Amino acid sequence: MARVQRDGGDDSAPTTELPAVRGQGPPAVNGRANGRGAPIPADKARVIPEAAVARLAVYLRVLSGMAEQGAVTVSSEELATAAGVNSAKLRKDISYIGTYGTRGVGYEVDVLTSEIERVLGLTRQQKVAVVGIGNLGHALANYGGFPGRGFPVEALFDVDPDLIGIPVGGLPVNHIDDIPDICATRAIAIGVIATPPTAAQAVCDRLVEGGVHCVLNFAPVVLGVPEHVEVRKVDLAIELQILSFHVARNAEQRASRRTAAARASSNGEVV
Amino acid sequence: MARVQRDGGDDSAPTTELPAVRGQGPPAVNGRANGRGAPIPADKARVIPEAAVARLAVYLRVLSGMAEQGAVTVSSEELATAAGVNSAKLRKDISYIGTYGTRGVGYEVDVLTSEIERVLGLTRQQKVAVVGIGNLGHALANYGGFPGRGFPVEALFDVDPDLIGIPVGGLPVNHIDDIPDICATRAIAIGVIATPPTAAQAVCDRLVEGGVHCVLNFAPVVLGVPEHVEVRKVDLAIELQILSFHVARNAEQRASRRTAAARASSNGEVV
DNA sequence: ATCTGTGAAATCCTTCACAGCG
DNA sequence: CGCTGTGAAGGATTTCACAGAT
Repeated sequence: MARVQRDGGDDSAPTTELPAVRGQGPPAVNGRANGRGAPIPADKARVIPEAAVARLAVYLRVLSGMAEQGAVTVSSEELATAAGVNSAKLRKDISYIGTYGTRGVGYEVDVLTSEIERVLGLTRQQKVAVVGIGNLGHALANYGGFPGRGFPVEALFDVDPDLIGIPVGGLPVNHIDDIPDICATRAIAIGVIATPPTAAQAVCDRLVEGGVHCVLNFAPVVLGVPEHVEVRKVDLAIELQILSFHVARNAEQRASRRTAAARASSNGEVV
Repeated sequence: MARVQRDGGDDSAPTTELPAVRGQGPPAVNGRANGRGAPIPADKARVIPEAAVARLAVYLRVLSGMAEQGAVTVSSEELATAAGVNSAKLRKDISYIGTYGTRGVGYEVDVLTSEIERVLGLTRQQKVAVVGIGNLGHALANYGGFPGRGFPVEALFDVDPDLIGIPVGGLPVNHIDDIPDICATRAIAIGVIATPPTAAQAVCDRLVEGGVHCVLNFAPVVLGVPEHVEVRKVDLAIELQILSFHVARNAEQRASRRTAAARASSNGEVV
Protein backbone atom coordinates (compact mmCIF):
# COMPACT_ATOMS: atom_id res chain seq x y z
CA MET A 1 0.00 0.00 0.00
CA ALA A 2 1.81 3.03 1.36
CA ARG A 3 2.69 4.93 -1.77
CA VAL A 4 6.27 6.01 -1.96
CA GLN A 5 5.83 8.99 -4.16
CA ARG A 6 3.38 10.64 -6.46
CA ASP A 7 3.90 9.69 -10.11
CA GLY A 8 4.16 13.09 -11.68
CA GLY A 9 5.25 14.50 -8.35
CA ASP A 10 4.67 18.18 -9.01
CA ASP A 11 4.01 19.98 -5.74
CA SER A 12 4.77 19.41 -2.08
CA ALA A 13 3.11 17.16 0.52
CA PRO A 14 5.00 13.88 0.42
CA THR A 15 2.91 12.61 3.33
CA THR A 16 -0.12 10.40 2.86
CA GLU A 17 -2.54 13.19 3.64
CA LEU A 18 -6.15 12.80 2.79
CA PRO A 19 -7.91 15.57 0.94
CA ALA A 20 -10.70 17.72 2.29
CA VAL A 21 -13.88 18.78 0.61
CA ARG A 22 -14.73 22.30 -0.27
CA GLY A 23 -17.75 24.21 0.84
CA GLN A 24 -18.21 22.04 3.85
CA GLY A 25 -18.38 24.27 6.86
CA PRO A 26 -21.82 25.44 7.96
CA PRO A 27 -23.21 28.41 6.04
CA ALA A 28 -21.49 30.71 8.54
CA VAL A 29 -24.15 33.03 9.86
CA ASN A 30 -22.37 36.09 8.63
CA GLY A 31 -18.90 37.35 7.99
CA ARG A 32 -15.75 35.52 8.89
CA ALA A 33 -16.31 32.40 10.90
CA ASN A 34 -13.04 30.51 11.01
CA GLY A 35 -11.67 29.95 14.47
CA ARG A 36 -8.37 31.80 14.27
CA GLY A 37 -7.74 35.14 12.65
CA ALA A 38 -5.90 33.77 9.63
CA PRO A 39 -7.42 34.43 6.18
CA ILE A 40 -7.82 30.68 5.61
CA PRO A 41 -4.37 29.19 5.05
CA ALA A 42 -5.65 25.96 3.41
CA ASP A 43 -3.24 24.19 1.08
CA LYS A 44 -5.25 25.56 -1.83
CA ALA A 45 -5.25 22.33 -3.79
CA ARG A 46 -6.01 19.01 -2.16
CA VAL A 47 -9.75 19.65 -1.91
CA ILE A 48 -12.21 17.44 -3.68
CA PRO A 49 -15.54 18.93 -4.69
CA GLU A 50 -18.35 17.16 -2.94
CA ALA A 51 -19.94 16.33 -6.28
CA ALA A 52 -16.78 14.60 -7.43
CA VAL A 53 -16.69 12.36 -4.38
CA ALA A 54 -20.03 10.82 -5.28
CA ARG A 55 -18.83 10.13 -8.81
CA LEU A 56 -15.57 8.61 -7.66
CA ALA A 57 -17.63 5.98 -5.88
CA VAL A 58 -19.38 5.25 -9.16
CA TYR A 59 -16.10 4.95 -11.04
CA LEU A 60 -14.93 2.55 -8.40
CA ARG A 61 -17.80 0.22 -9.04
CA VAL A 62 -17.43 0.39 -12.78
CA LEU A 63 -13.74 -0.31 -12.40
CA SER A 64 -14.36 -3.39 -10.32
CA GLY A 65 -16.66 -4.71 -13.03
CA MET A 66 -13.96 -4.09 -15.60
CA ALA A 67 -11.31 -5.77 -13.48
CA GLU A 68 -13.50 -8.86 -13.26
CA GLN A 69 -13.57 -8.98 -17.01
CA GLY A 70 -9.82 -8.89 -17.10
CA ALA A 71 -9.31 -5.32 -18.24
CA VAL A 72 -5.87 -4.00 -17.40
CA THR A 73 -6.08 -0.45 -18.66
CA VAL A 74 -8.99 1.79 -19.47
CA SER A 75 -9.24 5.13 -21.22
CA SER A 76 -11.12 8.08 -19.77
CA GLU A 77 -13.56 7.75 -22.63
CA GLU A 78 -14.43 4.13 -21.88
CA LEU A 79 -14.68 4.61 -18.17
CA ALA A 80 -16.74 7.73 -18.58
CA THR A 81 -19.21 6.05 -20.91
CA ALA A 82 -19.61 3.12 -18.56
CA ALA A 83 -20.18 5.48 -15.65
CA GLY A 84 -22.61 7.66 -17.54
CA VAL A 85 -20.62 10.89 -17.46
CA ASN A 86 -18.54 12.69 -20.05
CA SER A 87 -14.85 12.10 -20.28
CA ALA A 88 -13.71 15.61 -19.42
CA LYS A 89 -15.57 15.46 -16.16
CA LEU A 90 -14.14 12.08 -15.38
CA ARG A 91 -10.59 13.24 -16.02
CA LYS A 92 -11.09 16.28 -13.87
CA ASP A 93 -12.56 14.17 -11.08
CA ILE A 94 -9.59 11.86 -11.18
CA SER A 95 -7.18 14.76 -11.30
CA TYR A 96 -8.46 15.84 -7.89
CA ILE A 97 -6.95 12.75 -6.34
CA GLY A 98 -3.66 12.73 -8.21
CA THR A 99 -2.22 11.92 -11.61
CA TYR A 100 -2.40 8.21 -12.19
CA GLY A 101 -2.92 8.03 -15.93
CA THR A 102 -0.53 7.51 -18.80
CA ARG A 103 -0.92 9.91 -21.70
CA GLY A 104 -1.65 8.17 -24.94
CA VAL A 105 -2.73 5.07 -23.05
CA GLY A 106 -5.18 5.54 -20.20
CA TYR A 107 -5.41 4.39 -16.61
CA GLU A 108 -4.33 1.12 -15.10
CA VAL A 109 -7.46 -0.42 -13.65
CA ASP A 110 -5.91 -1.66 -10.45
CA VAL A 111 -3.93 1.49 -9.73
CA LEU A 112 -6.96 3.69 -10.18
CA THR A 113 -9.06 1.33 -8.10
CA SER A 114 -6.77 1.39 -5.13
CA GLU A 115 -6.22 5.13 -5.30
CA ILE A 116 -9.94 5.81 -5.26
CA GLU A 117 -10.35 3.35 -2.41
CA ARG A 118 -7.65 5.14 -0.50
CA VAL A 119 -9.23 8.55 -0.97
CA LEU A 120 -12.67 7.28 0.01
CA GLY A 121 -11.23 5.79 3.17
CA LEU A 122 -12.20 2.26 2.18
CA THR A 123 -8.93 0.80 3.34
CA ARG A 124 -10.19 0.66 6.88
CA GLN A 125 -13.48 -0.96 7.83
CA GLN A 126 -16.30 1.32 8.87
CA LYS A 127 -18.60 -0.39 11.31
CA VAL A 128 -22.30 0.13 10.74
CA ALA A 129 -25.29 0.03 13.08
CA VAL A 130 -28.84 -0.27 11.76
CA VAL A 131 -31.66 1.20 13.84
CA GLY A 132 -35.25 0.23 13.14
CA ILE A 133 -35.69 -3.39 12.16
CA GLY A 134 -38.89 -3.08 10.17
CA ASN A 135 -39.20 -4.01 6.53
CA LEU A 136 -36.43 -1.75 5.43
CA GLY A 137 -34.19 -2.45 8.41
CA HIS A 138 -34.51 -6.15 7.72
CA ALA A 139 -33.50 -5.62 4.15
CA LEU A 140 -30.49 -3.60 5.27
CA ALA A 141 -29.45 -6.03 7.99
CA ASN A 142 -29.62 -8.93 5.59
CA TYR A 143 -27.15 -7.36 3.25
CA GLY A 144 -24.86 -9.07 5.73
CA GLY A 145 -21.52 -7.43 5.14
CA PHE A 146 -22.82 -4.25 3.53
CA PRO A 147 -22.46 -3.47 -0.14
CA GLY A 148 -19.05 -4.36 -1.46
CA ARG A 149 -17.48 -5.33 1.86
CA GLY A 150 -15.84 -2.64 3.98
CA PHE A 151 -19.03 -1.85 5.86
CA PRO A 152 -19.75 -4.65 8.32
CA VAL A 153 -23.04 -4.37 10.16
CA GLU A 154 -22.11 -4.75 13.82
CA ALA A 155 -25.23 -3.74 15.75
CA LEU A 156 -29.00 -3.73 15.32
CA PHE A 157 -31.55 -1.78 17.35
CA ASP A 158 -35.30 -1.52 17.70
CA VAL A 159 -37.91 -0.56 20.32
CA ASP A 160 -40.21 -3.53 19.81
CA PRO A 161 -39.77 -5.89 22.82
CA ASP A 162 -40.72 -8.85 20.61
CA LEU A 163 -37.67 -8.23 18.47
CA ILE A 164 -35.08 -7.74 21.20
CA GLY A 165 -32.69 -10.66 21.28
CA ILE A 166 -33.95 -12.13 18.00
CA PRO A 167 -31.11 -12.57 15.56
CA VAL A 168 -31.56 -10.90 12.19
CA GLY A 169 -28.96 -11.69 9.59
CA GLY A 170 -26.90 -13.29 12.31
CA LEU A 171 -26.93 -10.40 14.77
CA PRO A 172 -29.21 -10.05 17.80
CA VAL A 173 -31.42 -6.98 18.02
CA ASN A 174 -30.80 -4.65 20.95
CA HIS A 175 -33.01 -2.04 22.53
CA ILE A 176 -32.56 1.51 21.34
CA ASP A 177 -31.84 2.62 24.89
CA ASP A 178 -28.56 0.77 24.57
CA ILE A 179 -27.50 2.69 21.48
CA PRO A 180 -25.05 5.03 23.21
CA ASP A 181 -23.29 2.26 25.14
CA ILE A 182 -23.10 -0.30 22.38
CA CYS A 183 -22.06 2.16 19.70
CA ALA A 184 -19.31 3.48 21.92
CA THR A 185 -17.94 0.08 22.91
CA ARG A 186 -18.12 -1.38 19.40
CA ALA A 187 -16.70 1.77 17.82
CA ILE A 188 -19.56 2.17 15.36
CA ALA A 189 -18.67 4.69 12.66
CA ILE A 190 -21.90 4.92 10.69
CA GLY A 191 -25.47 4.82 11.95
CA VAL A 192 -28.28 3.91 9.58
CA ILE A 193 -31.71 5.16 10.63
CA ALA A 194 -34.60 3.11 9.27
CA THR A 195 -37.18 3.97 11.90
CA PRO A 196 -40.55 5.69 11.55
CA PRO A 197 -40.11 9.44 11.22
CA THR A 198 -41.31 10.19 14.74
CA ALA A 199 -38.49 8.18 16.31
CA ALA A 200 -35.71 9.36 14.04
CA GLN A 201 -34.53 12.44 15.88
CA ALA A 202 -34.32 10.68 19.25
CA VAL A 203 -32.45 7.80 17.68
CA CYS A 204 -30.09 10.18 15.96
CA ASP A 205 -29.35 11.95 19.23
CA ARG A 206 -28.44 8.66 20.86
CA LEU A 207 -26.20 7.68 17.99
CA VAL A 208 -24.36 10.95 18.34
CA GLU A 209 -24.14 10.32 22.06
CA GLY A 210 -22.52 6.99 21.26
CA GLY A 211 -19.84 8.73 19.24
CA VAL A 212 -21.23 8.12 15.75
CA HIS A 213 -20.15 10.88 13.37
CA CYS A 214 -21.93 9.77 10.23
CA VAL A 215 -25.59 9.05 9.74
CA LEU A 216 -27.49 7.65 6.80
CA ASN A 217 -31.11 8.62 7.28
CA PHE A 218 -33.96 6.79 5.59
CA ALA A 219 -36.64 8.43 7.73
CA PRO A 220 -38.51 11.25 6.05
CA VAL A 221 -37.53 14.00 8.46
CA VAL A 222 -34.86 16.66 8.58
CA LEU A 223 -32.47 15.73 11.36
CA GLY A 224 -30.80 18.25 13.57
CA VAL A 225 -27.23 17.34 14.49
CA PRO A 226 -24.16 19.01 15.94
CA GLU A 227 -21.99 20.39 13.20
CA HIS A 228 -19.29 17.75 13.37
CA VAL A 229 -21.81 15.10 12.38
CA GLU A 230 -22.38 14.28 8.73
CA VAL A 231 -25.86 13.28 7.64
CA ARG A 232 -26.92 11.88 4.31
CA LYS A 233 -30.55 11.39 3.47
CA VAL A 234 -32.24 8.79 1.32
CA ASP A 235 -35.82 9.76 0.84
CA LEU A 236 -38.11 7.62 -1.22
CA ALA A 237 -41.02 10.02 -1.24
CA ILE A 238 -38.84 12.84 -2.45
CA GLU A 239 -37.33 10.73 -5.21
CA LEU A 240 -40.79 9.81 -6.40
CA GLN A 241 -41.91 13.40 -6.29
CA ILE A 242 -38.95 14.50 -8.34
CA LEU A 243 -39.82 11.85 -10.91
CA SER A 244 -43.42 13.00 -10.76
CA PHE A 245 -42.27 16.50 -11.59
CA HIS A 246 -40.56 15.18 -14.69
CA VAL A 247 -43.62 13.21 -15.71
CA ALA A 248 -45.68 16.36 -15.41
CA ARG A 249 -43.13 18.43 -17.26
CA ASN A 250 -42.87 15.93 -20.08
CA ALA A 251 -46.62 15.60 -20.37
CA GLU A 252 -46.83 19.36 -20.60
CA GLN A 253 -44.06 19.50 -23.15
CA ARG A 254 -45.67 16.83 -25.27
CA ALA A 255 -48.99 18.60 -25.03
CA SER A 256 -47.62 21.92 -26.20
CA ARG A 257 -45.56 20.27 -28.90
CA ARG A 258 -48.67 18.54 -30.11
CA THR A 259 -50.48 21.85 -30.17
CA ALA A 260 -47.65 23.50 -32.03
CA ALA A 261 -47.42 20.65 -34.51
CA ALA A 262 -51.16 20.69 -35.10
CA ARG A 263 -51.04 24.40 -35.67
CA ALA A 264 -48.15 24.17 -38.09
CA SER A 265 -49.53 21.35 -40.22
CA SER A 266 -50.67 17.76 -39.96
CA ASN A 267 -47.26 16.16 -40.07
CA GLY A 268 -46.86 12.42 -39.47
CA GLU A 269 -43.53 12.40 -37.66
CA VAL A 270 -42.75 9.65 -35.21
CA VAL A 271 -40.11 11.20 -32.95
CA MET B 1 -58.10 23.58 -8.56
CA ALA B 2 -57.53 25.11 -11.98
CA ARG B 3 -55.97 28.43 -11.12
CA VAL B 4 -57.48 31.39 -12.84
CA GLN B 5 -54.52 33.69 -12.87
CA ARG B 6 -51.12 34.25 -11.39
CA ASP B 7 -51.14 36.56 -8.36
CA GLY B 8 -48.53 39.07 -9.26
CA GLY B 9 -49.03 38.34 -12.94
CA ASP B 10 -46.03 40.09 -14.39
CA ASP B 11 -45.12 38.46 -17.69
CA SER B 12 -46.98 36.44 -20.29
CA ALA B 13 -48.26 32.86 -20.27
CA PRO B 14 -51.76 33.01 -18.83
CA THR B 15 -52.16 29.27 -19.49
CA THR B 16 -51.60 26.65 -16.82
CA GLU B 17 -48.26 25.64 -18.24
CA LEU B 18 -45.91 23.59 -16.16
CA PRO B 19 -42.32 24.67 -15.86
CA ALA B 20 -39.36 22.87 -17.29
CA VAL B 21 -36.03 22.18 -15.72
CA ARG B 22 -32.80 23.57 -16.92
CA GLY B 23 -29.74 21.65 -17.95
CA GLN B 24 -31.65 18.51 -18.67
CA GLY B 25 -30.62 17.30 -22.11
CA PRO B 26 -27.90 14.70 -22.36
CA PRO B 27 -24.34 15.99 -22.38
CA ALA B 28 -24.47 16.11 -26.19
CA VAL B 29 -21.47 14.24 -27.51
CA ASN B 30 -20.06 17.27 -29.24
CA GLY B 31 -21.25 20.41 -30.91
CA ARG B 32 -24.88 21.20 -31.58
CA ALA B 33 -27.21 18.38 -30.79
CA ASN B 34 -30.73 19.74 -30.67
CA GLY B 35 -33.05 18.14 -33.17
CA ARG B 36 -34.09 21.15 -35.21
CA GLY B 37 -31.84 23.96 -36.34
CA ALA B 38 -33.28 26.58 -33.97
CA PRO B 39 -30.87 28.19 -31.46
CA ILE B 40 -33.09 27.03 -28.58
CA PRO B 41 -36.03 29.38 -28.28
CA ALA B 42 -36.93 28.49 -24.67
CA ASP B 43 -39.22 30.89 -22.81
CA LYS B 44 -36.26 32.01 -20.71
CA ALA B 45 -38.13 32.13 -17.41
CA ARG B 46 -40.41 29.39 -16.19
CA VAL B 47 -37.58 26.93 -15.58
CA ILE B 48 -36.99 25.46 -12.17
CA PRO B 49 -33.43 24.50 -11.29
CA GLU B 50 -33.19 20.78 -10.72
CA ALA B 51 -31.78 21.41 -7.25
CA ALA B 52 -34.80 23.48 -6.32
CA VAL B 53 -37.23 20.72 -7.31
CA ALA B 54 -35.75 18.40 -4.72
CA ARG B 55 -36.09 21.03 -2.03
CA LEU B 56 -39.66 21.88 -2.95
CA ALA B 57 -40.51 18.29 -2.09
CA VAL B 58 -38.91 18.80 1.31
CA TYR B 59 -40.84 22.00 1.92
CA LEU B 60 -43.99 20.15 1.05
CA ARG B 61 -43.42 17.62 3.76
CA VAL B 62 -42.55 20.21 6.34
CA LEU B 63 -45.66 22.16 5.39
CA SER B 64 -47.89 19.15 5.87
CA GLY B 65 -46.46 18.68 9.35
CA MET B 66 -47.21 22.32 10.10
CA ALA B 67 -50.72 22.09 8.74
CA GLU B 68 -51.37 19.17 11.08
CA GLN B 69 -50.39 21.35 13.98
CA GLY B 70 -52.87 23.94 12.88
CA ALA B 71 -50.50 26.51 11.42
CA VAL B 72 -52.18 28.85 8.97
CA THR B 73 -49.30 31.01 7.86
CA VAL B 74 -45.57 30.53 7.99
CA SER B 75 -42.65 32.86 7.37
CA SER B 76 -39.78 32.00 5.08
CA GLU B 77 -37.56 31.99 8.12
CA GLU B 78 -39.61 29.39 10.00
CA LEU B 79 -40.12 27.17 7.02
CA ALA B 80 -36.48 27.38 6.06
CA THR B 81 -35.29 26.43 9.53
CA ALA B 82 -37.63 23.47 9.65
CA ALA B 83 -36.44 22.34 6.23
CA GLY B 84 -32.77 22.81 7.06
CA VAL B 85 -31.97 25.48 4.48
CA ASN B 86 -31.48 29.22 4.72
CA SER B 87 -34.34 31.56 4.14
CA ALA B 88 -32.99 33.29 1.06
CA LYS B 89 -32.71 30.00 -0.71
CA LEU B 90 -36.19 29.03 0.30
CA ARG B 91 -37.66 32.28 -0.96
CA LYS B 92 -35.84 31.94 -4.24
CA ASP B 93 -37.01 28.36 -4.63
CA ILE B 94 -40.59 29.42 -4.05
CA SER B 95 -40.23 32.33 -6.41
CA TYR B 96 -39.54 29.86 -9.22
CA ILE B 97 -43.09 28.59 -8.98
CA GLY B 98 -44.83 31.93 -8.54
CA THR B 99 -45.46 34.60 -5.94
CA TYR B 100 -47.71 33.25 -3.26
CA GLY B 101 -46.48 35.09 -0.18
CA THR B 102 -47.73 38.20 1.55
CA ARG B 103 -45.07 40.74 2.41
CA GLY B 104 -44.89 41.49 6.06
CA VAL B 105 -46.72 38.28 6.85
CA GLY B 106 -45.46 35.12 5.16
CA TYR B 107 -47.04 32.29 3.24
CA GLU B 108 -50.41 30.67 3.74
CA VAL B 109 -49.69 27.05 4.51
CA ASP B 110 -52.49 25.60 2.40
CA VAL B 111 -51.87 27.85 -0.59
CA LEU B 112 -48.21 27.05 -0.67
CA THR B 113 -48.91 23.36 -0.19
CA SER B 114 -51.25 23.12 -3.12
CA GLU B 115 -49.05 25.18 -5.39
CA ILE B 116 -46.05 22.97 -4.74
CA GLU B 117 -48.21 19.92 -5.26
CA ARG B 118 -49.35 21.32 -8.55
CA VAL B 119 -45.84 22.01 -9.79
CA LEU B 120 -44.63 18.59 -8.72
CA GLY B 121 -47.51 17.00 -10.61
CA LEU B 122 -48.96 15.44 -7.47
CA THR B 123 -52.50 16.31 -8.40
CA ARG B 124 -52.71 13.25 -10.59
CA GLN B 125 -51.85 9.81 -9.33
CA GLN B 126 -48.67 8.25 -10.64
CA LYS B 127 -48.94 4.51 -10.75
CA VAL B 128 -45.92 2.60 -9.58
CA ALA B 129 -44.59 -0.87 -10.39
CA VAL B 130 -42.01 -2.59 -8.21
CA VAL B 131 -39.69 -5.11 -9.83
CA GLY B 132 -37.69 -7.50 -7.69
CA ILE B 133 -39.55 -8.74 -4.63
CA GLY B 134 -36.59 -9.57 -2.43
CA ASN B 135 -35.95 -7.96 0.92
CA LEU B 136 -36.01 -4.45 -0.43
CA GLY B 137 -38.87 -5.07 -2.86
CA HIS B 138 -40.94 -6.44 -0.02
CA ALA B 139 -40.25 -3.36 2.01
CA LEU B 140 -41.25 -1.16 -0.91
CA ALA B 141 -44.38 -3.13 -1.76
CA ASN B 142 -45.54 -3.03 1.83
CA TYR B 143 -45.50 0.72 1.91
CA GLY B 144 -48.94 0.02 0.45
CA GLY B 145 -49.97 3.33 -1.03
CA PHE B 146 -46.47 4.75 -1.41
CA PRO B 147 -45.16 7.58 0.74
CA GLY B 148 -47.71 10.29 1.28
CA ARG B 149 -50.37 8.89 -1.09
CA GLY B 150 -50.28 9.86 -4.75
CA PHE B 151 -48.09 6.90 -5.69
CA PRO B 152 -50.20 3.74 -5.62
CA VAL B 153 -48.27 0.53 -6.21
CA GLU B 154 -50.19 -1.22 -8.97
CA ALA B 155 -47.94 -4.05 -10.10
CA LEU B 156 -45.24 -6.32 -8.71
CA PHE B 157 -42.76 -8.42 -10.67
CA ASP B 158 -40.12 -11.04 -9.99
CA VAL B 159 -38.44 -13.97 -11.76
CA ASP B 160 -38.72 -16.47 -8.93
CA PRO B 161 -41.46 -19.01 -9.85
CA ASP B 162 -42.17 -19.58 -6.14
CA LEU B 163 -43.22 -15.96 -5.83
CA ILE B 164 -45.44 -15.66 -8.91
CA GLY B 165 -49.06 -15.36 -7.86
CA ILE B 166 -48.26 -14.85 -4.19
CA PRO B 167 -49.80 -11.64 -2.92
CA VAL B 168 -47.40 -9.15 -1.31
CA GLY B 169 -48.98 -6.18 0.34
CA GLY B 170 -52.26 -7.14 -1.30
CA LEU B 171 -50.98 -7.43 -4.86
CA PRO B 172 -50.04 -10.65 -6.67
CA VAL B 173 -46.53 -10.96 -8.05
CA ASN B 174 -46.22 -11.32 -11.83
CA HIS B 175 -43.40 -12.67 -13.93
CA ILE B 176 -40.97 -10.13 -15.32
CA ASP B 177 -41.73 -11.32 -18.85
CA ASP B 178 -45.13 -9.71 -18.42
CA ILE B 179 -43.68 -6.31 -17.60
CA PRO B 180 -44.29 -4.72 -21.01
CA ASP B 181 -47.90 -5.89 -21.26
CA ILE B 182 -48.96 -5.19 -17.74
CA CYS B 183 -47.26 -1.81 -17.52
CA ALA B 184 -48.88 -0.74 -20.76
CA THR B 185 -52.39 -1.88 -19.83
CA ARG B 186 -52.23 -0.48 -16.31
CA ALA B 187 -50.62 2.76 -17.43
CA ILE B 188 -47.72 2.50 -15.02
CA ALA B 189 -45.87 5.81 -14.81
CA ILE B 190 -42.96 4.94 -12.56
CA GLY B 191 -40.93 1.74 -12.39
CA VAL B 192 -38.96 0.90 -9.27
CA ILE B 193 -36.08 -1.51 -9.82
CA ALA B 194 -35.09 -3.50 -6.75
CA THR B 195 -33.48 -6.46 -8.48
CA PRO B 196 -29.93 -7.76 -8.29
CA PRO B 197 -27.61 -5.67 -10.44
CA THR B 198 -27.29 -8.27 -13.17
CA ALA B 199 -30.99 -8.21 -13.93
CA ALA B 200 -31.46 -4.46 -13.75
CA GLN B 201 -30.73 -3.48 -17.34
CA ALA B 202 -33.01 -6.13 -18.82
CA VAL B 203 -35.79 -5.15 -16.45
CA CYS B 204 -35.30 -1.52 -17.29
CA ASP B 205 -35.55 -2.25 -21.01
CA ARG B 206 -38.85 -4.02 -20.47
CA LEU B 207 -40.22 -1.20 -18.39
CA VAL B 208 -39.38 1.22 -21.16
CA GLU B 209 -41.00 -1.16 -23.62
CA GLY B 210 -44.12 -1.00 -21.46
CA GLY B 211 -44.20 2.76 -21.79
CA VAL B 212 -42.68 3.67 -18.43
CA HIS B 213 -40.89 7.02 -18.64
CA CYS B 214 -39.53 7.25 -15.12
CA VAL B 215 -37.37 4.79 -13.27
CA LEU B 216 -36.19 4.72 -9.70
CA ASN B 217 -33.20 2.41 -9.61
CA PHE B 218 -32.01 0.74 -6.42
CA ALA B 219 -29.68 -1.65 -8.23
CA PRO B 220 -26.02 -0.68 -8.16
CA VAL B 221 -25.54 -0.29 -11.90
CA VAL B 222 -25.61 2.56 -14.35
CA LEU B 223 -28.65 2.06 -16.54
CA GLY B 224 -28.72 2.90 -20.21
CA VAL B 225 -32.03 4.36 -21.36
CA PRO B 226 -33.40 6.24 -24.34
CA GLU B 227 -33.19 9.94 -23.73
CA HIS B 228 -36.85 10.54 -23.05
CA VAL B 229 -36.63 8.31 -19.98
CA GLU B 230 -35.75 9.80 -16.62
CA VAL B 231 -33.74 7.69 -14.20
CA ARG B 232 -33.04 8.40 -10.58
CA LYS B 233 -30.65 6.28 -8.60
CA VAL B 234 -30.64 5.34 -4.95
CA ASP B 235 -27.38 3.66 -4.18
CA LEU B 236 -26.65 2.45 -0.71
CA ALA B 237 -23.04 1.55 -1.33
CA ILE B 238 -22.29 4.95 -2.75
CA GLU B 239 -23.95 6.74 0.14
CA LEU B 240 -21.86 4.73 2.56
CA GLN B 241 -18.72 5.42 0.60
CA ILE B 242 -19.40 9.14 0.64
CA LEU B 243 -19.84 8.96 4.40
CA SER B 244 -16.66 6.94 4.59
CA PHE B 245 -14.85 9.70 2.77
CA HIS B 246 -15.98 12.14 5.41
CA VAL B 247 -14.91 9.85 8.22
CA ALA B 248 -11.48 9.60 6.64
CA ARG B 249 -11.25 13.30 6.05
CA ASN B 250 -12.27 14.14 9.59
CA ALA B 251 -9.88 11.61 11.04
CA GLU B 252 -7.13 13.16 8.95
CA GLN B 253 -8.11 16.65 9.99
CA ARG B 254 -8.16 15.69 13.62
CA ALA B 255 -4.80 14.00 13.28
CA SER B 256 -3.13 17.00 11.68
CA ARG B 257 -4.75 19.35 14.13
CA ARG B 258 -3.41 17.24 16.93
CA THR B 259 0.04 17.35 15.38
CA ALA B 260 -0.15 21.10 14.90
CA ALA B 261 -1.33 21.62 18.45
CA ALA B 262 1.44 19.44 19.82
CA ARG B 263 4.00 21.28 17.76
CA ALA B 264 2.80 24.72 18.86
CA SER B 265 2.78 23.97 22.56
CA SER B 266 1.12 21.73 25.08
CA ASN B 267 -2.08 23.68 25.25
CA GLY B 268 -5.08 22.34 27.17
CA GLU B 269 -7.84 23.55 24.86
CA VAL B 270 -11.03 21.53 24.63
CA VAL B 271 -12.61 22.38 21.26
C1' DA C 1 -1.26 9.81 -33.25
C1' DT C 2 -3.48 9.27 -29.07
C1' DC C 3 -5.06 10.29 -24.69
C1' DT C 4 -4.26 12.61 -20.17
C1' DG C 5 -4.17 16.81 -17.25
C1' DT C 6 -5.73 21.32 -16.74
C1' DG C 7 -6.21 26.50 -17.26
C1' DA C 8 -9.95 29.24 -18.78
C1' DA C 9 -14.72 29.92 -20.15
C1' DA C 10 -19.33 28.87 -19.49
C1' DT C 11 -23.00 27.39 -16.74
C1' DC C 12 -25.44 26.49 -12.69
C1' DC C 13 -26.46 27.40 -7.91
C1' DT C 14 -26.29 30.00 -3.57
C1' DT C 15 -26.03 33.98 -0.88
C1' DC C 16 -26.28 38.86 -0.21
C1' DA C 17 -28.69 42.79 0.45
C1' DC C 18 -32.21 45.78 -0.38
C1' DA C 19 -36.34 47.77 -2.84
C1' DG C 20 -40.99 47.67 -2.15
C1' DC C 21 -45.54 45.84 -0.59
C1' DG C 22 -48.81 45.28 3.15
C1' DC D 1 -41.90 47.80 10.79
C1' DG D 2 -41.63 43.05 9.02
C1' DC D 3 -41.13 40.03 5.46
C1' DT D 4 -41.28 38.75 0.59
C1' DG D 5 -39.32 38.89 -4.05
C1' DT D 6 -35.32 39.47 -6.68
C1' DG D 7 -31.30 41.75 -9.18
C1' DA D 8 -26.56 41.21 -8.62
C1' DA D 9 -22.46 39.22 -6.58
C1' DG D 10 -20.11 35.32 -5.35
C1' DG D 11 -19.09 30.28 -5.45
C1' DA D 12 -19.13 25.83 -7.17
C1' DT D 13 -19.35 22.71 -10.99
C1' DT D 14 -19.17 21.52 -15.72
C1' DT D 15 -17.48 21.93 -20.22
C1' DC D 16 -14.20 23.45 -23.62
C1' DA D 17 -10.14 23.03 -25.89
C1' DC D 18 -5.48 22.44 -26.09
C1' DA D 19 -0.62 21.86 -24.32
C1' DG D 20 2.16 18.16 -23.33
C1' DA D 21 3.49 13.27 -22.40
C1' DT D 22 4.12 8.63 -24.43
